[in-house]
Amino acid sequence: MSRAEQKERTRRAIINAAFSQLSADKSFASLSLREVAREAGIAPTSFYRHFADMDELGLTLVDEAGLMLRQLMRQARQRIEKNGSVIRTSVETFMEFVTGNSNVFRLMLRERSGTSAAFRSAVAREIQHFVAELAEYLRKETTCPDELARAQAEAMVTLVFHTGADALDAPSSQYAYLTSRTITQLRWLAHGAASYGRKPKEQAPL
Amino acid sequence: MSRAEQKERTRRAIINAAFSQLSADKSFASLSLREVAREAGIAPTSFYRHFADMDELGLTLVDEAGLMLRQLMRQARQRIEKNGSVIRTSVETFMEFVTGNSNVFRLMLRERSGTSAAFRSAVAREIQHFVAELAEYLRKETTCPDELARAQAEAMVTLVFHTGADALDAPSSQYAYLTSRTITQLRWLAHGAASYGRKPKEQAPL
DNA sequence: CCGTTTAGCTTACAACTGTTCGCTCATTCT
DNA sequence: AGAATGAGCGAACAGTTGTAAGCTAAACGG
Repeated sequence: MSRAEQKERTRRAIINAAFSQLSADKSFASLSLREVAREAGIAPTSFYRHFADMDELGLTLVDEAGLMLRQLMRQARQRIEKNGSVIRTSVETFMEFVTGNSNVFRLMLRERSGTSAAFRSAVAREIQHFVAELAEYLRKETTCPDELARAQAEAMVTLVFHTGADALDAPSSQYAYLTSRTITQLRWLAHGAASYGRKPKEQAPL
Repeated sequence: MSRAEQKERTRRAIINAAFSQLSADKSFASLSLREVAREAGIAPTSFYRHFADMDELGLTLVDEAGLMLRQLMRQARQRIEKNGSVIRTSVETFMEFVTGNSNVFRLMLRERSGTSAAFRSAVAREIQHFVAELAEYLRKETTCPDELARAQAEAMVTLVFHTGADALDAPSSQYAYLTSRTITQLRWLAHGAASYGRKPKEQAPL
């Protein structure tokens, strides 16, 4: 086996060990270099041959998580072409991701408000991809001006992301309810933005 | 000085020390009993005279944070009576709280998705107070059926809470923009929910 | 006024943490 | 073939952590 190949292999072992130790009770911040190294099957000191410190590993994890999310979106687009309902399909796809890769989702959810500014902005960047793609879609499909399309996309992503967070602690019997509630909320947003944009002076006294 | 009085005093010293050590780079999970005790001016072991462990202290902090939030809501209601615009006043009041008590807000934001189930549900409970009060208001002021009023309130609280989180990392020059964007989003929701509820069959093909 | 209670202290320990240093030894390069 | 590279290892170090045991002294209750 080539040297580079072997190096890549134990690098992956480290990454996998880290992912597998994440759970509801263990955040990335509470992982220890030694524990990760132990599960990866290497000596603690060998860790440094691959990452300068735990932060570098963490940023790698966030990157990989972002990659998974983008794959998810591609998959969602395929489903939309067959299914038709953009909102329903997107929400359902996302909820499947959250429940099927809960540790990955938890990583993003937590580090988004975590103690490292680098982590926070890394996660924020990944989420912005979501928002940007959705905003572009809204610009194409509706008559929204650019600025409003972005605000609308932002609200939608926020609601979906947040519902995913709720689903993590909810019994699986609640998934269907959470999904349909979110779909309703997104439709309100779409509906409200469309009609509100057309006649912006008819503000209800709310 | 009475014994009970003195005990309460150092108990507060511990709580204050813990709050003051929270920051953008330091979450509750990364506080140490010894550091807190040091800042409170007591020996590490004296900590146990007041709390069984750090978790108990943490739950106390979450409780106090929830109290501050409820005080905030009362204050917001007073403002609304003078000002008139419910949405604008609520959002502005909340944003002031976030920027003025960022450590308290950060505590809730983080523990909401933290590693302790007890913390998560404690924070969730505090947020539900928000949602319930807002839902009740919506039921009174609009023609929404109960279930929809709750879903609407939930969406609104989510959007406001999340924008607060964004504000924590944004330069203060962005506050005004974030505030007005959120106001727009909430108005969309209110508008959409109102008209969508009245004629639920006219679904846009979104 | 004397016995009880108890907040707070000092000392101590065992369990971890991240990181440095120097070594081995298989792969790679010349 | 011979030298250089570099992944991995073991031992060791200094630091921190939570927590247990036992003492002191001041406030309390009868």
